[in-house]
Amino acid sequence: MDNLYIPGTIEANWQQFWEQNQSFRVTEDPDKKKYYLLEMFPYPSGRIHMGHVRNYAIGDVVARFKRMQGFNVLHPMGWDAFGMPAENAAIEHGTHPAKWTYENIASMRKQLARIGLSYDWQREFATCDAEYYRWEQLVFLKMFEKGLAYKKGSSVNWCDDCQTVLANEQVEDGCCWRCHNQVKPKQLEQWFFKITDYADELLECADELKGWPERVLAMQRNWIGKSYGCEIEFQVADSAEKIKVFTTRPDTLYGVTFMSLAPEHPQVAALITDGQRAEVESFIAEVEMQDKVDRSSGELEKKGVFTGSYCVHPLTGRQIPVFLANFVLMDYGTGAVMAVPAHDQRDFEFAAKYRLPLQVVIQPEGEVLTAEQLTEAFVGQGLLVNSAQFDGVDNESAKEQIAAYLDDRGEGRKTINYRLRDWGVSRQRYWGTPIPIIYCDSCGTVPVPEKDLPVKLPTDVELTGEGGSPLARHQEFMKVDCPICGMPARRESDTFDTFVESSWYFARYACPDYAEGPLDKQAANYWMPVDQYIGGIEHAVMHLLYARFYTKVLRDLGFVDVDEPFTNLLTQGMVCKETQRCPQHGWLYPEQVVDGVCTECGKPVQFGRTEKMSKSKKNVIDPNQLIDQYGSDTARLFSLFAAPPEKDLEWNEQGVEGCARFLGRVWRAVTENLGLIASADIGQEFTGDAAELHRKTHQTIKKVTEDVDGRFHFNTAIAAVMELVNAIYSFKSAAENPGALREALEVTVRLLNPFVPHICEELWRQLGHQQSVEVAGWPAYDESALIADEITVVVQVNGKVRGKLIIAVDASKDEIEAAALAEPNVQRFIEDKQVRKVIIVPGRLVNVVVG
RNA sequence: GCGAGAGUGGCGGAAUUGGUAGACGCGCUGGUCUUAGGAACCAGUGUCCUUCGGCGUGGGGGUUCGAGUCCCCCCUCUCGCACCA
Repeated sequence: MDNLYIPGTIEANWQQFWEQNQSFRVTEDPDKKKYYLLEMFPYPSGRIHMGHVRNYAIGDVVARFKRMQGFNVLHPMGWDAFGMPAENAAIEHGTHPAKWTYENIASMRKQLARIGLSYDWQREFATCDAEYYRWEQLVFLKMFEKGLAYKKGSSVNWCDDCQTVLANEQVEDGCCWRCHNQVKPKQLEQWFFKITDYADELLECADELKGWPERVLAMQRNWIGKSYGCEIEFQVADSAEKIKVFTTRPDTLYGVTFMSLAPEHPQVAALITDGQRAEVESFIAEVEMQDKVDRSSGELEKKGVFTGSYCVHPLTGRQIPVFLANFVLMDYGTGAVMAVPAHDQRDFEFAAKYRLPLQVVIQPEGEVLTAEQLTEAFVGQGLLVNSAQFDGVDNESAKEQIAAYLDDRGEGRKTINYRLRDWGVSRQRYWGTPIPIIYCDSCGTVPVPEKDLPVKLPTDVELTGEGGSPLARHQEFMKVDCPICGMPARRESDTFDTFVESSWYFARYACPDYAEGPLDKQAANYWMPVDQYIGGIEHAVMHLLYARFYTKVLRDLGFVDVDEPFTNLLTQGMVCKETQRCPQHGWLYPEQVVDGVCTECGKPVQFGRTEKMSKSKKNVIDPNQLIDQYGSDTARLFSLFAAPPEKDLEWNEQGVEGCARFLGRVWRAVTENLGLIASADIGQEFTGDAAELHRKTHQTIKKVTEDVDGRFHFNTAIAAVMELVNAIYSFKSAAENPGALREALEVTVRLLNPFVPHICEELWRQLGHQQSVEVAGWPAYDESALIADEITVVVQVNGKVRGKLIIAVDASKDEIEAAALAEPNVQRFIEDKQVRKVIIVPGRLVNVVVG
């Protein structure tokens, strides 16, 4: 009993072995089938949390499994290294963002190594490496050339105190998150990527992404928000102005009784009449003060103001009043809406408030609707009324007919509208990729020549969090000669949104050291697309949509030949834990609770809901402590066994112990039988319980292979191996049949290797093998070994189980039926009743129908 | 409101095409071995009834020899989007 399972030593030894042998290094090999497996790369915050452990454990199972199956597996790791936390740390602690980031990377790399993940570390890079972002700058220049990157004025969240733009996430209740000053909208020149050019392709390709979860695709479709409709022009009365509206309901055109414009609409100034000026201006000021979030909440009371102007209905010639309304959004459609209060709930509410008339133009078949009887807008299908020559037409056909009619008259046309906006990539931040643009007073906006790339981030900056962008205040960085005329000019001081870096890192892993361009086309085409991408659902829209867009851009610029970056996507659930709260001391860490009472004050603890692990709720498990206590194999096993990957995982200490116990069982099953199986030969005929174990072994190979391969049913795969181990423990004739035992043990080790690689490498060597268990490969099952001589067949009477038969596997239907009817308990239920039918499902059951 | 998904023992979760509901694990109960064990091993564990058996997958209907699984209606929960014209 001197061969104890001590995870710490074993795991350290094998991690060292893998590192020394560069076991997971890969190169392009045209003769081998490639498999590219990628987990979303981490932000180097400095600490690994359980979410990382789960994410990477899931990925590592697939990587090791595919490798054992003989694939050439690319499994890289790197760092999403630009971003705000590094800058905040610099502001708070005076550490330079680069130092902070690279130190965090070093520490996290060590933490990851303890989990035993099979990465090709040769390909590691951080997005803040100049050798990475220089190629991003190059791609930007190409995009600029093609008009895919452009600059325009746009409204942003601005804090006067901090002199900076804030991301939407940094605005709390309409105030700056740092100084609590009220945030104002501000017009700023910003760089944009023309993602809208790709809206249709992004939408169409989404239908082809069979390997993506439906809900992610649904979220992306929703985000792109394609809607078919009609653009209609309304002439302003007594003016040269025309107001353009977008509507999905041209069928309701005859029901228009007023117009609603967004308060920011550019034509507003021209529409205000002198009598209304004071009222309108105070309304606009009021709306401006309102938080953007509030304004689009739907809860907000609908408010508006009459501009004093009227416009002319294009078909009836009636004059209709033009209003400004707080619920009309400038950044959707044209920022102007034709209001049909009888058939749109928002317009209905607005009309009720300002006593505007309703005109019914659609009626459900066989009913008569009047404006007076409506208590809400009628939004259903029906036939047109009060619509001139279109009366009686069903409203769906009327959409087409009225659009065509408008088109003929030159007053409107069918059009398609998207919710998707171009991607604003400018950030007034230091810790990001500098945008390679130079502004010259005589030459204008000049791209940095390719030979001058990279535009490096200066390292000697002072970060105070105040006074605007640190780059803008850095004289040496800003001063530059115009590449065209040579006169003094200045650099763009904004940096890219960090989502730009994460939009192509996966392709760069194919050729991380390539020095001639962003991508070595041959390598990129060999590895891309990513066969399996794994990450959190929180990236369903932003990152995953940007990455799809950017890949198409890279394709159109000739850098790679793929249309889509990720063939299959797995969105893993969160790691959750019960929260614990002391009435006196608030949230408590697990170690602050003993026997259900607070260790501080002895008061009973209130147990809260299970929630995502977070520092603020103190319901966290530190992966390092967990690995110290149980080893990383146990940590991996539990995070894979306790729930399917897509579901949230509830952390539970007893479950972890169960997993540790199982690994102990596996360890002993192998080490305690080494003498017995030392000279055993696997390839022999088995009888009795040896045949049963042999069958169970092969059934388990089949089950685990099917569960892991593409289905990610790791929990049931592990359960199947547990059953096999249970069968090994129940195996009685090991002394007479050591071959069956040896086979079962070796298969157990090989099947478990992707999940718990350290213990498996160790046991594989103890079983007498000279090479890594990965070299041994994934076991194949013998089809003929799956079949038993005798099988159990359930006998039902009228669908209820009444007995079981053990019968030869090749028994004929007649034999099965005769045996079923002869079964004593079955006979009891048949008794005097008449047998009407006997249904036989081969290999499964017999149902005797009596009545 | 729209979209996606879920509801199964005390708990986490099984059940590829309709075919033994509750695999596997946790917990619990009893036992073996131990000076001892929160170790290891063995047995039991949906529920009701003493047995035969009845009842059981959110609720109600339906299809079927047979429904957790398919169809219709309803309830609850989670997530995403949301005044999108």
